[in-house]
Amino acid sequence: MLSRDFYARPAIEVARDCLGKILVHGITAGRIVEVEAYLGVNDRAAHAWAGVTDRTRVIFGPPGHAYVYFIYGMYECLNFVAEPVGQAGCVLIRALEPLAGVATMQRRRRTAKREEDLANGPGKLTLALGISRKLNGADLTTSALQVRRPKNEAPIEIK
DNA sequence: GTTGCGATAGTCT
DNA sequence: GACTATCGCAACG
Repeated sequence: MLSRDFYARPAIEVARDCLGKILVHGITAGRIVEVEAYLGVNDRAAHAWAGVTDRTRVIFGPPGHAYVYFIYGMYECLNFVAEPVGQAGCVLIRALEPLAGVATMQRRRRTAKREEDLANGPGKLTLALGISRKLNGADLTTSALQVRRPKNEAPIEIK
């Protein structure tokens, strides 16, 4: 399991290093293959740009926690909080390659026929892994939601 | 393969 | 009251 130090760095670095890592929740798991860094109060596209609000509070909190938000009235998106306490910055997890619990993912994602389509989008992967806003603020270093280093971490090509 | 659209509700101005 | 870090489906090429 990745330590808190991993997350206590600039969001852009955390994002890059998350690629290839394994996201685990219960019996389901997948390889992180697409991410997006949000750079905090100076990033117009980031929620944190609005400052500390009820919603954005966890982005300004300690690193290594989950920021899960509701979007478009239907979907939920998972982010990892980066940067030291007091600084905003997070990494949106955009896509996973299913590795474990595929049957469970298929049950949660009735519409996806191909395995490749189970978690190839931010709203899809939260459904496939059973991640909801109940996990907002969850500590990635102590809870059922974890990020692990693969056994044999081979060099990867980043596009 | 791409384009266009409707569903749906929380958040901020 | 406008906007949105999305998805699935239908229509088309």
